[in-house]
Amino acid sequence: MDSSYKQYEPAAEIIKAMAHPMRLCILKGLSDQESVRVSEMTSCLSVPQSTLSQQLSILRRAKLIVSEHHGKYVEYKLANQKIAKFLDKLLKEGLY
Amino acid sequence: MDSSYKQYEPAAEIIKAMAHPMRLCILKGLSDQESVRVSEMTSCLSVPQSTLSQQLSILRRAKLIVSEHHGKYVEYKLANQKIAKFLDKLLKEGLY
DNA sequence: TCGTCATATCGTAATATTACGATATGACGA
DNA sequence: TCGTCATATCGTAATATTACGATATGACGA
Repeated sequence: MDSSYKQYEPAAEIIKAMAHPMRLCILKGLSDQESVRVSEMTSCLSVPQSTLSQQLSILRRAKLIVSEHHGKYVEYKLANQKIAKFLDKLLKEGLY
Repeated sequence: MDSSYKQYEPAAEIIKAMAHPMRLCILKGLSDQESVRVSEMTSCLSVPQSTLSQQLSILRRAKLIVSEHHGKYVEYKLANQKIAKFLDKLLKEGLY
């Protein structure tokens, strides 16, 4: 146990960015599919576009996902494969 | 990408319970030490006792830790070893 | 150049989390 | 039985997050 828990701030920030069912769902989708358009996400996640966009921005800010602009579309993918593995551990294996 | 992200609620609850630097610190301590008394935690985490106790209750509610009563002391440990592994992945390897 | 489509950002109300002092509970030794 | 120590719970102010409509931006085809 450390004298200061402040050192765990960065890890907590990352975890916090994942700590929402919709954001986990987005991440899971990206771990299954390499790259997904925002418009595709909108259609299967039935939430207002602005809500989705806000969640994407939280994941972006945490550097869990990155965007690619293709004309008028934007595609997102996971920032790296460690994130996919981590997600798998959480979602498939579970923690209990 | 799933039509409903509600199915990720349970996983999100677990992640949310870990999403705080002090709680990560507590979990890390327990992954290094098998079992720790609340009084020990209080002394090295310089926060009010009630604050620590509240954080412990969040971790308990998420079933990440379990308590054992020994006379007037309470000891906590991780609910299982998967949690230690998961934590290691996050804290040692990192996600980037 | 315009209208439209895809996406991001702004503003904000509702709700949840955090932090912590005050109080409750329950075990122990005198 | 009492006082004390260890821990949990309560109450609550301050702050952060969530959800979403309204608005902005920027690419494209006509």
